[in-house]
Amino acid sequence: MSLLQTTTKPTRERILDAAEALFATRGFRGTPLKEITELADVNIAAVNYHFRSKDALVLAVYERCFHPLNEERMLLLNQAEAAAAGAILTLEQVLNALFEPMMRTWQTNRNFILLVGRLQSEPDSQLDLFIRNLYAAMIQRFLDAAHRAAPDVSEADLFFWIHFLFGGVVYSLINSQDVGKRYPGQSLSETPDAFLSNLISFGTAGLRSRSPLKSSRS
Amino acid sequence: MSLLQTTTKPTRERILDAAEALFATRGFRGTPLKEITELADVNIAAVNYHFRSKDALVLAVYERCFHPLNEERMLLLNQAEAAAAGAILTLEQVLNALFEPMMRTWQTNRNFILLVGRLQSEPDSQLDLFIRNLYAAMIQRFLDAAHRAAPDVSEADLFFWIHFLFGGVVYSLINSQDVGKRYPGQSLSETPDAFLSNLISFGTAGLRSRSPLKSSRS
DNA sequence: GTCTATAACCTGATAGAC
DNA sequence: GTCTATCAGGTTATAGAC
Repeated sequence: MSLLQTTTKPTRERILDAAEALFATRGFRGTPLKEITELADVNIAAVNYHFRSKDALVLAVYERCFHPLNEERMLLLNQAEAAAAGAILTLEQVLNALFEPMMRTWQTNRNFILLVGRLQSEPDSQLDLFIRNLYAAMIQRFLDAAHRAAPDVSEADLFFWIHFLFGGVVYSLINSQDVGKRYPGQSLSETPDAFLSNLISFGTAGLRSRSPLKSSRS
Repeated sequence: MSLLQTTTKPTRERILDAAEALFATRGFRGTPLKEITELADVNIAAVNYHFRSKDALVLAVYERCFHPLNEERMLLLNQAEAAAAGAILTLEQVLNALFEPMMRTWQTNRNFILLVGRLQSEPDSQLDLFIRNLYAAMIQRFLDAAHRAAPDVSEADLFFWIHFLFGGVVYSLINSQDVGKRYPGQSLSETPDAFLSNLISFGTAGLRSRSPLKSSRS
């Protein structure tokens, strides 16, 4: 085994892997610790040793999953701004930095999008607060960039708009297998690049059509 | 009590009311039967008598909630088509028939939208299949109308588009209290009429901007 | 139809040996 | 760090009296 990737991962990571997959497909309350430890091939007491409780494990799974994604989004936005050398980004560029990492992640790990869906389906005040904090800085960063790109739109409308698009993307990806079954080979979710470019033109055109913009100054 | 509305509802309905509220705020697995029967002020054994099991109760709650809504959507579409007297409906009219009943329901009962969110939780379950059947006829009906309204767009794209908008609406409504807290009085969710008209212009403009339409004939 | 009592089961957590 | 054994609590479902 030595240097090959068949080297056994540490217990803690194996638990996280198993929990991520099971939480995604069955939900938190729907998956007993027993199943997690069986899938991870570790002893049932290991969860309580490495994490403190099941709730803490849930938080750890989300943190491992979402923190890098948000970092990547902000990195992309920083890079775009640096490349623009002081010029204001377009709405298209802002949306790209927001959703490109998401679509890229989607190609290799479909669990994470199901975990997002779980946030809607299993409200847990502690988890909810945790996620909110995890997202706060990123959301504010993109809100500011979007506001510079579209100064005529109120921040409230931009906030709403970003969340609307986010909800649409999540829902579409979660239910993408339905589209795929119904229209084989024609699902946008199967071609992430096309999905992203459609999303960006869809989202920007939609925002520009809204009444607050119609009655904009200048 | 006699004729007043304080007349006690039948046990079966009281259970459905309590279950709807608790499922919405806590999820299925998150709410024990005990809490439902306590809120409904009925004996715990009544659930098993009136419904057969907890799973059957879940289905009953969804059926009572979504069936009338879908009927109303189709009724509105029928009426619009009748009023058009053979002419083809616009995309705007189709979207209005689809989302107007939803926004109207939202004003009086906010539980139902949370119940939609809960559906993301158990993808493979009996509930998922049940809901799919409940929606199938309605979705096909609107898909046909949308295809007549926008013959240049493929059915696969229209299917995707409708679901994307649906996801955006659900997400926005579920998280509407966030927008409300952050921007008091400015949340579109607080004014359902504005929400609906914005949604319709947003959705149609977005669809018309998409690449398949850009390269449309005529 | 409604209630009490209880069965049968599963859950997360921990103590303590190795 | 890992395991076995077990606890304490909560869950759905049902049998049987009223």
